[in-house]
This record gives sequence, structure tokens and C-alpha cells, in this order.
Amino acid sequence: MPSQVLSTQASSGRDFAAWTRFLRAYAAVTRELSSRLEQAHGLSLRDYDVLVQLNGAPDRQMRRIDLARTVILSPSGITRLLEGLERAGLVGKHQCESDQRVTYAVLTDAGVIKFEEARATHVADVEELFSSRFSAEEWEQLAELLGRLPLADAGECNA
Amino acid sequence: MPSQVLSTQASSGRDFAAWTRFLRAYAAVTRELSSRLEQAHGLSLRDYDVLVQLNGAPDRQMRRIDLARTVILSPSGITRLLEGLERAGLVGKHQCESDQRVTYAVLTDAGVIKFEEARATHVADVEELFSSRFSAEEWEQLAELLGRLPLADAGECNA
DNA sequence: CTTGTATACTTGAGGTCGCAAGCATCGTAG
DNA sequence: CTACGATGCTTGCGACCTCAAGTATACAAG
Repeated sequence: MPSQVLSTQASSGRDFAAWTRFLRAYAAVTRELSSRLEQAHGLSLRDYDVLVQLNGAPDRQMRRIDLARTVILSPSGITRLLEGLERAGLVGKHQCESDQRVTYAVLTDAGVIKFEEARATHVADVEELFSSRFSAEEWEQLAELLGRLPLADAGECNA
Repeated sequence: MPSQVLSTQASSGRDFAAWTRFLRAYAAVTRELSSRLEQAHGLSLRDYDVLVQLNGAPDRQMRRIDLARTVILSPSGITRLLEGLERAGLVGKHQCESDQRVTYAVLTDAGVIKFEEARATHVADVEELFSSRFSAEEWEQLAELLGRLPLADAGECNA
């Protein structure tokens, strides 16, 4: 393996190609997919991510704080993101009975519909961008490798 | 892995784990590394990226527009980012003689020093975050896979 | 020379995000 | 019951980024 060549620095034996490419790939891919999603449905990537999570959650609802943690957003970030989705009528609020501190974000019927519409095109976009470059095995491998990175994670709260 | 559960759809046989993890991993890793870099040196990840590029370029200088394209930033983005680095004395401007439209961003001596200081800790941070999770082969494999994604790329302009 | 188009760069406006701070609620320990 | 720390959420503020528009320069065609 010709890993020595890139030796502007190769500090401890590894070079930084992976890290740099990771940053670049994110910026490039995100820009493309985000603008398509925005154009087609008026949703940001994170909006979509939130819709995915809510749609997959029991009763299509989640505590706001857990939602924030799973999509990796600060508490204030989730407040403002949901603000937009609420204005659009895609998500509603629901106070927790047993704990007045917590509020649930609930996917509305309109939200479900919107999500399914968006999913169709977004899935196609992702396919288009990645299919041509990765085989199924590579795709899975990529998922596996990325899955090892540290992510904050949510607990759950039964209804 | 409960990845089948997520199979509200699995459209063309692939699930979206890789894509989702990609987004999450970026958000999580970026937040961590960025805050460390900020704390230790007052640089953002993109600041650092720009320093890397300039340091590796001939004469430690690049056309602003090329710089923007390689770090995947809009033209206005590069203007404002460099504004900060210029205020800090890390980067200077240099008008192109043969084409009055173009300006070069030049790494100053202070910029070189700053970069090398930052590199030391940043490399260590990246090592710490990734080393424990990936073998050398996996690391390279990740780099290779990510490298296939589409990136805008710059041409070059000799002096 | 003049016109038109492309390129390099800057600026203004608007959106997104995190951090710090503040408020309300909960659980527990005294 | 009261006090205190932990938790959930929101708001003010600033940092950063993009898009659209505007300026200046380059170059090629008429």
C-alpha cells in the first residue's frame, strides 16, 4: 500500500485522507441533496431526518429532548427546527401527563403524508448519488464503519 | 441490529443506514473536534482546512476562488472566512499581476506557525477519536470509499 | 473602440446552529 | 414541607454559511 507518498505529514503512520475526505464529502453531498429536498418539498435535511425519526417512533411521537439527541442537535436547535415544522402543520405538541417538563413532538397526518412524499424523491436522490459509486457490499461496509463513530444516543420514554 | 424494523421501505434493496450514519457521524464528530480546535487555537474546522491547503500549496498561496472550491465553500463564504484569518494576521492578500480580477490568499509566517501548532493538537484529536475504532486497513478503506464521492475541484493558476 | 459575456470578488439579507442564561418541573434528602 | 440538584425547554446572542445582487476586470466578436 502506497500510504507513504502523501507525506506532507504522516505523523503517526496514518495520513489524513479519510478525515479530509469525510469533511469534503459531507459538504458536497449535503449541498446537493439538501437543495433538492428543499426545492421539491421545502424541507431541510434535518427536517427530513426528524420526520423519519418521528414516523418510525411508537405512536409517531417522541420526547423533544430524545429527538434532539438522536438527530444530534442541541436543545435549542430542536426547538427552532420543530417551530418550523409546527408552523407548517407537520408536527404537533403533546404535553406529557406524568411529567410536566416534557413535551412530545407528534407527527400529524399532514406530516405523515409530507414525509412519504419526500421520502420517495429523497430515496431516489440518494440512490442516484451513491448507487453508481458503491456496490451493495461497499455500501454496507461504509455503513458499518461509520456506525462505529461515537454518537450521542437517546433513551426512550414509554407513553 | 433492528435494521429490518426500519423497513417501512427498503426501496431498491438497500437501506439507508449508511446515509443516516454519515449525517450523524458528521454532526457528532464535527462538534467535538471543532470545539477542541476552537478552544485550543481559536480556529474553526474550516479555518484549519484552509490553513492546510495554503500550507501545502506552492509558495503557500492560492487564488481565493480555487481555495473556495477545494474546501467546498461559496465565494462569499471564502471572503468572510479569510476576513477572519486576515484580521488574525495568519493570511495576507496578494494581487495577481497578470489578472487584476484575481487575488491570492497567502499564508503569512505567523500563519505557518499557527498552522503547525494547530496541526499537532488536531492530529492528536483525530487520532484519538478514530484510532480506537479503526484499524489501519479500515481507515484506508474508509478514505477510499469516501474519496469516490463527487467533489467540486479547482484548477490551478501558476503565478 | 464598443458591446457582450464570463470570471473574480464583495456586500446585504436571511437562515441555521450552538452556547449561555433563564424558567419551570421533578425527585430526593433533610 | 422545604431546599437543592437534575432535567426539559425556551430565548438572546453571536458565529457561520448561502443566495442574490452589484462592481470590476478580462477577453472575444463586431
